Amino acid sequence: MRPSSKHKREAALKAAERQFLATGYESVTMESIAAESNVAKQTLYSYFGSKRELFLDLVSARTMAASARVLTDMPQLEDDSDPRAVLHEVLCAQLKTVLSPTLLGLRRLVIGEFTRSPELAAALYQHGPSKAIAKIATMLRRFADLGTLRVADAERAATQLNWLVMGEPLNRAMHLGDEAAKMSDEEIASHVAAALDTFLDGVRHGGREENPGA
Amino acid sequence: MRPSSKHKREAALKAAERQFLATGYESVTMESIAAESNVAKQTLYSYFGSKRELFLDLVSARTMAASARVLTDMPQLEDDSDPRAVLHEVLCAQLKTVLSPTLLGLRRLVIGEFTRSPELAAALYQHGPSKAIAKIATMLRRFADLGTLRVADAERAATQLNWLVMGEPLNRAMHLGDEAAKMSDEEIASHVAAALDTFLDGVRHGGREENPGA
DNA sequence: TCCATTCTAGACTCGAGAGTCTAACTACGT
DNA sequence: ACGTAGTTAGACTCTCGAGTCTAGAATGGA
Repeated sequence: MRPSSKHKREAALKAAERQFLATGYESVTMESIAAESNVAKQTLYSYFGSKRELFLDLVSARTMAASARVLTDMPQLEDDSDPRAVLHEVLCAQLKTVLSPTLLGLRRLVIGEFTRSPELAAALYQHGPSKAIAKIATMLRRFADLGTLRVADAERAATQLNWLVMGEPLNRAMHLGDEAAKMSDEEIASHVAAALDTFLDGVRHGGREENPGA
Repeated sequence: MRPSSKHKREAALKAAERQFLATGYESVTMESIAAESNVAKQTLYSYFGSKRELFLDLVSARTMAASARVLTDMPQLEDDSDPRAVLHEVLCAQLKTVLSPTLLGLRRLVIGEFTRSPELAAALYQHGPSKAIAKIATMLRRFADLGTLRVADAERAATQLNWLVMGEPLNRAMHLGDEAAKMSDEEIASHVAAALDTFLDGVRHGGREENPGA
């Protein structure tokens, strides 16, 4: 029964994902995963060996998948590219990814399991924030080379910009729930725009706020 | 035995705190709390009723305590107060508080328990980030009134500044552990200084980076 | 068709931990 | 000193879930 095995395995992982993300590691039982996925408990054990291994497999897989979504396509920067416009587009996409229920659940999960499996949290950090920041840093370096921006330390600036954008929505989501943190495309766009106003111009000179001439 | 009861209760809470923060809700047992605190299991039940109640009591108490540490003493702002200096001092203090192992553990705990007790996470959010941001917002409004800074939306600006400062260290701590996130007073000071450089001047004009004249 | 592999239901063992009970002990107020 | 309320050790019950076992059913390849 080779062909069906693939499907079984998928079904098991899908059910496990839903349950782990929804209610955390401890409250999920192998019985409930078996029930939801229509895979016999015994088969789960033959696939994954133990509950812990199933969990680790799953989280690693999802972490990698999330990583892939962020890293895709670095936009090519021309000499006349507008830093604001380019950064805006990239940051909106990243914020949208970060706020997906799957990633938010994954984050809560690995943070909650930190004492048991610190590797998981570290992996999510490497494949999430780290990569996102690296991507921004590369872009900032390009803009600095082109003379469009003045950036002495691209890594640091990218880190700042990243958290300027992600900090509030992400922590809001962690503490208040996915629903409370849901943002429409328009909200995301204006949130990112506000962050870029501050990042590019700061508040000492007023920047491009609601009241430009004040 | 009234007088000793207070001490017993304290001891129980102290042991419970240490264990919960170190290893999470599930892996702590009433037995282990009893053992560490030298309080009989039966006495724990007479004090708190159940493991869950003990946990909720504890987390609520610690959340309030943390809240108190942030809210203290709003510095009085004179007409000639330097925004950078004032903000620097306040933000350093806040960052230091946020990075204390107790608060980091508490954060992991309530995020991990989010699906079981969302009120806890919400409470920590209200008493932590929310209050810190409100305090900064008040200060920014004052500076705006004094004409020292141009801030159209103080709430938003305060939120941005908060996460510009806290975002990276906090998320680093969540994912890589207390040790990895430990910062000396000097590191905190220069981290905050860099954030203020960006916040006040932005990167379009270069700000006060390592290489001011570049 | 027949065989081997894989999957299945469900009964089972086993350990762990929450919460209870009992009977004795201790500290304190009077 | 005495009595009472609070405390204690530790045995006990109960529930629950991880992981195993068995005997049989489905499946696909030859």
